[in-house]
Amino acid sequence: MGCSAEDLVAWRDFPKGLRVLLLDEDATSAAQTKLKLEAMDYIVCSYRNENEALEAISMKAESFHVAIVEVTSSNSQGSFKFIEMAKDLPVIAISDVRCLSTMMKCISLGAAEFLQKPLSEEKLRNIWQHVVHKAFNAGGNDISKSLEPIKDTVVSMLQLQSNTERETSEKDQETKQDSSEESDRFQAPSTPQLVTGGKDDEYFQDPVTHTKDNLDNSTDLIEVRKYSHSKSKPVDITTSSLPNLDSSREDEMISRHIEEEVTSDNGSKTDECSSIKDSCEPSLHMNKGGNMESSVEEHKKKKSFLRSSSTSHSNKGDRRKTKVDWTPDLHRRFVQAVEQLGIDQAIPSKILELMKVEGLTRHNIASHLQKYRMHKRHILPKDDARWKLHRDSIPRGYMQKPVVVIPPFHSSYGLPSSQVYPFWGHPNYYTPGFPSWHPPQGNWLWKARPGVHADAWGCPVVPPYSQFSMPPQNTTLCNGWDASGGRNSVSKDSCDFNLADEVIDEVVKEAMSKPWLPLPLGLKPPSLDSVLNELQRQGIRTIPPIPRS
DNA sequence: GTCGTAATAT
DNA sequence: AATATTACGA
Repeated sequence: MGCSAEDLVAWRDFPKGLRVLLLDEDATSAAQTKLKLEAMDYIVCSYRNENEALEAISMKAESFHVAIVEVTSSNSQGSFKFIEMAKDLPVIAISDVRCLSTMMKCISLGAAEFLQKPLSEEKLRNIWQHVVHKAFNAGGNDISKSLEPIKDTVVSMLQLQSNTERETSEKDQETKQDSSEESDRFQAPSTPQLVTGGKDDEYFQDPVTHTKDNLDNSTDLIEVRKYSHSKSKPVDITTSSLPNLDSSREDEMISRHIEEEVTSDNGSKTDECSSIKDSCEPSLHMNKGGNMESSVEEHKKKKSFLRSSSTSHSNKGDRRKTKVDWTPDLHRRFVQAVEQLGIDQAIPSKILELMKVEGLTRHNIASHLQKYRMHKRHILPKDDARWKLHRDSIPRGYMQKPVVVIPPFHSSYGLPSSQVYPFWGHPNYYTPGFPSWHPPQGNWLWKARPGVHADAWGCPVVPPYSQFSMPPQNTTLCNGWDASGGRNSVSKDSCDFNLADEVIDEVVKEAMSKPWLPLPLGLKPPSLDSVLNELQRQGIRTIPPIPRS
């Protein structure tokens, strides 16, 4: 039980999936904002002018929960117009402009908030509050359709919360003891950053991470979900509010502080440099502040790997069970690490290091790895043996050859390449933005997250038209698990490490020099991810359609 | 101690 | 359903 309460929650991952209308004339800044929003699993539709945007909300009012409008000196009229017209939606103005009267204008026209750029993650993350606010304070009018579910959700959550509290007090002590080991760990006050604070396994230091995009070692990375039983391990989820608590603790906020948060929070003084910057930086008027954001942006990426709904910071007392949300991004990192290490060295501890994701534990990885391997095994029975085979008998360093696969037969036999890589012909169908080592804009989240066609494992799903032409046993192709070897070239990605290197090279060479031929047995076409990854690595961001033959 | 696996718990 | 946890052998 306990699930009954959960069932009440209509929108379980709220505010994930929040639909955001973005109005921004400037393509670059729009793209930046969009990426940031999408990093939070918000769904973004962007428009370049107010008329399009207005049309959009009039046509399908229920498609949006909140609107974000970029206000610049040049387009302010349009922005104002939109703000004024879009009464049904909470509208948030964002701007580089630091001009009190502009702000006032926006607010007086009905904007819920005026956010100064650069936008920190927190600023954006919290926009849902306006949605909730609107949903509950629609000024007498009927709230718009899109906000109804929000209202329901909030109500459910509040209800759930109160249930939780009740149960908590009941079971409290009994369970405090049950996991003695655990309580030891979690109570350790000295673990400043990790949710689960175990020193034995967890990964703290990570000098690399810190040098690179540091700034935030203390922020939460892991999504903490409440298990039904976690109610019994209370430890002051609520009292734990820390001095420097940022307001991203959605769990609590939603359940407890809605009113206060909504009214007080706004940009929610993040501990981030952004707000400081904001206040220090003398007004650079009208300056689409693209670049300055990038550093901030940079260091934020990490944070969004693991959804951080709550539990920011140490949370000494927080013993709520943590569950890692293996988002496609996170999984991608995982896979990348695994492939980089190679089968033989892909062990939890090393993967953990490579992934450089704070808050992840070896256990998390081990668990995921277990699943990952099972998945692979299932899909590639022939590969099976390899995982077990002489893992230790192979000298470290041999590997290199990343995962590969020998499908029962080559899936693409006789098929034109456009069918092997269906998406190539349909660039619009699936357009992942990719992580890369030199992200063009410091951004690299999956653009298409919400719309990605993927199975539960993040496996890209082939578009229908190619599916019918491929035998169902061909699972290899839609296997996202081996995908995105990042740094590996396509060719490397596609060879079997069991074969002699020379043979491999030869075969690969052959295959590459004659792309029109079916791949030799033993080679599988590169995975979608690795191909896209590689393309992007080479600076190719958009994939031109392939002329069908 | 880690790692891999299976079973089991949440 | 997805993760975590646990137990056990290597």
